[in-house]
Amino acid sequence: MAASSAEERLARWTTALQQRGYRLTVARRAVLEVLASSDRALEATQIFDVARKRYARLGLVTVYRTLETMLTLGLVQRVHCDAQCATYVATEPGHQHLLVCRRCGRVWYFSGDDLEDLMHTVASESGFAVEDHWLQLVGLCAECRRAEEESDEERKRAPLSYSQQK
Amino acid sequence: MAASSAEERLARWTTALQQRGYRLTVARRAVLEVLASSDRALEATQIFDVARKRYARLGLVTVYRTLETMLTLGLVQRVHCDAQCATYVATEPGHQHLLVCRRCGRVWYFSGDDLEDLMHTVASESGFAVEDHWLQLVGLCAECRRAEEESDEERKRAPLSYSQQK
DNA sequence: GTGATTGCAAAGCGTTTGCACCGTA
DNA sequence: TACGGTGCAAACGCTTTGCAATCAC
Repeated sequence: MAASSAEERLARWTTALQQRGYRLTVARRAVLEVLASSDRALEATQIFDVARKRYARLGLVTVYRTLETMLTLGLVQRVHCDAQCATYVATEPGHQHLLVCRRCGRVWYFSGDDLEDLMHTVASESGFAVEDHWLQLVGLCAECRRAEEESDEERKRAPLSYSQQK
Repeated sequence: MAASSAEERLARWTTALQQRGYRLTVARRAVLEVLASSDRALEATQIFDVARKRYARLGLVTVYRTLETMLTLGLVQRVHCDAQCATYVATEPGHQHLLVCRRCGRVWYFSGDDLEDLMHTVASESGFAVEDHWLQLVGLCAECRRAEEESDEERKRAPLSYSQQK
């Protein structure tokens, strides 16, 4: 449960960036410092407001671009915020979770009873009163698995088809 | 895992709406029918495009308003779509999940090892190849629990404070 | 009849893009 | 020096709001 310190994160991040050939600019560093030292999830504009105090010439666009880079490198993650998710499915009676196929987009429901134990463990260890939870699995449904395997086969048989695809 | 049929859903939904005093208009019904018969998550504009084929005078605004009503009644749910979630936190090394305090907004990390079993169960039952999962718990952190309890106490002592709040 | 609901148009907001300039490696 | 990175302004797309007309009850 113990998180890294802001310094640890910054050191890790600057190394990760430089190793991959990214430059360490003043603007980028200002954004990183804000993210590394925050104990809560921030929006781009919030990062912008704080980071600008360190580096007044910072542009909001750079915040967006830095965030994208950080996401790509797996150094930051998005936090689920229900209000921003803009696709909808019917609920099924009873508390259920979603299984989404990343290929065909279809959705299935499953019960998450097994989650109770986990939630109790987390609650007792952290002192949290867990009120709600969000669980969603993403993968390939049985049908799309077969379809992907078939297209893999095809590629092996006719490797040129790669270049034939747009 | 078995989902309701579109007809079942529609019947359930119209009852739920009418019981709460919502009117069953042509526009609303068109939106419900699209949602009830879809096996995948839809965006507002997608619902609009399909529903408009049934009822050409439908406006996109009505889709948004109907979705909001349905959410309020718990008849549809939002699906997590990473790209749309616009708050960010640092990742912690190792695969970890988030615990978010709904009051102070702070974020903690916890390991979700217990999830493995659940994912295997789901995978074997459904034929899914689970590739990724999304788990997030929301609640009150220890500190905010105490703070809320205290303010509850205050309210009991001085009930008038309710009206004093803006 | 009447109050909830609708649809249009316009405003609002967060995010992305084009492009010339700048600064890191 | 070269090229990755930046910041401005404008474009963009989704969502919300104001308001008069409409329709379900």
